[in-house]
Amino acid sequence: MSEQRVAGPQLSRGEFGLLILGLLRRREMYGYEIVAEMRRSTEGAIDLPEGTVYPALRRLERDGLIGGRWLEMAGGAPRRRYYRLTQQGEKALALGREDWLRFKSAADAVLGS
Amino acid sequence: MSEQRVAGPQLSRGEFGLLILGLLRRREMYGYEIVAEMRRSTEGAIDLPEGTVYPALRRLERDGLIGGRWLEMAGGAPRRRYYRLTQQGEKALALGREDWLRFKSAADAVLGS
DNA sequence: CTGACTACCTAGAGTCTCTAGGTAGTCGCC
DNA sequence: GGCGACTACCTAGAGACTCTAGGTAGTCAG
Repeated sequence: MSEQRVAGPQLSRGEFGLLILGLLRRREMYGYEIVAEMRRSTEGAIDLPEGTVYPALRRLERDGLIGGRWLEMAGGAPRRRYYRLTQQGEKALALGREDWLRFKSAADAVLGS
Repeated sequence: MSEQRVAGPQLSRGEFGLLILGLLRRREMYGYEIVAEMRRSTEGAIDLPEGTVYPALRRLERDGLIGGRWLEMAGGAPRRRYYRLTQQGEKALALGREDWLRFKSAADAVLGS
């Protein structure tokens, strides 16, 4: 059983997948909400288009890091697919955070910030 | 005259290009040296393969952010191509650092670190 | 009935990273 | 003499991700 990471060891790709896991760590959310919440909680610094988020959610679900379920909304409002972290997702988030901390200080060292 | 960034506004791609600019901010360096110096100054946290670095150097040079020159070495040692920041490269580095700082606190907020 | 909003989705283009090589020379060692 | 290790450069191609630019379908306000 190998460690399951969201991004490569360098954290260069699939970075946003990790951020999505980070948002989901507190509560179940649906795609459209994730877009808005990412923008809100980063004060606009990270503003992912839907075309980035929906495919990322599918990858995360395919890889077993999140699980989704459909919820029909009352009043004819569009249905939502709510996602939550799986156990594997929580592990991946923990590993991803370690990677992030390592990468962060490495990049700070190189950039001199 | 538009701002020239190394990565997109989200800093997800071309991230390593920015780090290369960061290394070059102090002195001229050649590709093979950049690989070693990146590993050294990040204590192994960022260890880019040559197949990543050489194409990145070509892109940076193509985009006018760095300039290269060949230096023949004495004693039949392999010649080196030394790169240094251009003025545009310095601007791009400054912008990239701002992006990095913004991204860093945004990601920290989302990851709760 | 038009625009704005919620909520989902996809195809395809463009990029970037990495693997897995290759070239060519020097040097130390057995 | 031959072998491996090292310096230094390079590329092709696979794979992965992000984003643009749409599309569907419904509600609601004016």
